[in-house]
Amino acid sequence: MSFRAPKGTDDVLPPESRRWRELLRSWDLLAEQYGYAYVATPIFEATDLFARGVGEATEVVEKQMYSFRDKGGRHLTLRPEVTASVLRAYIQGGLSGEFKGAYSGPCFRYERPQEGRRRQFWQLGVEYLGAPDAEADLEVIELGYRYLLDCGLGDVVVHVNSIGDAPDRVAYHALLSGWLDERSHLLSKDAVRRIHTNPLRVLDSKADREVVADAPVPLDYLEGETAAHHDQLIAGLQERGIAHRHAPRLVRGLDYYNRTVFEYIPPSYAAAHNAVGGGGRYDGLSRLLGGGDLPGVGLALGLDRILSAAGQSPPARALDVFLVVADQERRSLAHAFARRLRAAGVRCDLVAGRRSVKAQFRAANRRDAALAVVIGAEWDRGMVTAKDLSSGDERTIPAGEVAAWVIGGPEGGR
RNA sequence: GUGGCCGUAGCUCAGCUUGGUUAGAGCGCCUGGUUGUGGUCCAGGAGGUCGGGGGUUCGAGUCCCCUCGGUCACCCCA
Repeated sequence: MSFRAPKGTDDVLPPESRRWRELLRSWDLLAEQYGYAYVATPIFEATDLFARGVGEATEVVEKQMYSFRDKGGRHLTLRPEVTASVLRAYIQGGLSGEFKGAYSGPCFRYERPQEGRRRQFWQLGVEYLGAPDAEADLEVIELGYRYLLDCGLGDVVVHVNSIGDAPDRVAYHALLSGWLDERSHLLSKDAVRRIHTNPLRVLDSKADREVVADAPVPLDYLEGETAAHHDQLIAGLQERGIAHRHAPRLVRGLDYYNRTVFEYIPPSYAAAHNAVGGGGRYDGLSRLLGGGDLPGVGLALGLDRILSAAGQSPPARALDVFLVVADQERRSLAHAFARRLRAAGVRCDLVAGRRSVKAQFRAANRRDAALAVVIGAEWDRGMVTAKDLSSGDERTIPAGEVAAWVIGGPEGGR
């Protein structure tokens, strides 16, 4: 074996690739229904964008970025997430006011791969910019929730929390740091290191779960308006029938969040990293990146995780028609017929080169075609023989009726 | 970055404990049985430097060391 895909990367091959495409398509559709416009940003950006946006002290920036210098000496990084890029694009493009953007594409993090954690992974996301209201948070959460339900994750629960605003946090951080300091002898090495750089992160560390179980929690220190925002959010979730749970120690690892943070947890997904998506509000990010004041909320979903949590749904047929060429002198005829069917919207294929009829039927079966259509002597009378590959039902019909049969079933041509 | 488990055919694995001549199975693939019929059945066939390197030995898939890869968990995130 000479070449393998790089560590932590996957090929998406049929038949799984069909489901993959379906999920991407329904994501595009759903985002459009909610009024989000498609956004594409570069897959690499200035390293500083992520260092500033995501946060210097985060795990992602500290040790998970694919960074390199290009031939011009620029410091670039394969995007580990896309929110910072969308903000950057908004600012750079001189956009103003409300903006709703949706994206999908690969992201990259250098980590030890395991179930649900790959070095290249596919994120679907939306960013709702310019909307400070809790209603925007709700819309974003609802959109992701709807999508996951559509994907077949019927039992997802949205874990929600509020980590407060910057002003609340100054006071709360001091309080939390102090509380943690007193117990530093009980904490893991990583936790101790974070007491002063990023104390919030300690709250959702698995290693320190027992110690931190009765630590002061951000929610108890919210100021009036921030608390109201959160109350409105919870009431809205209730009203919209979104299964949710309050998660007081949920904080998330990206520094730009404030107020609302959330994760989608499907209980059926047994992997260690059991969130299939998450997000939150990031009202301060725009300023951090050199833009004006601009509130925002967003979410990101892990396509690969959704796929493994949802399992494979019964796949639809891959092809409508597979042409079987009985007489080799009719090959070019068959190709012309294939072109006609395709133009009529029929998914149609045939083998390249001369193969026995038997081999062509085997191919039809393997390619998961619904119908095998034989091009042979009957073609001279304008007829073809069509065989339904699941029932074995076979009949000779006018060539012109094949497309109608595919679309309307055996009687569709009548 | 830390730790556990695993590397034999395209895939899933047996063989390794107790070293012995030509390395096996199932599935998949190709061909034929049916010179125009698949999916079932039968027959045949192709496909392996036993992950790589070194060592021990008369002899290594099997024992030892190193290395690379895979996987799971920690950590962290989608």
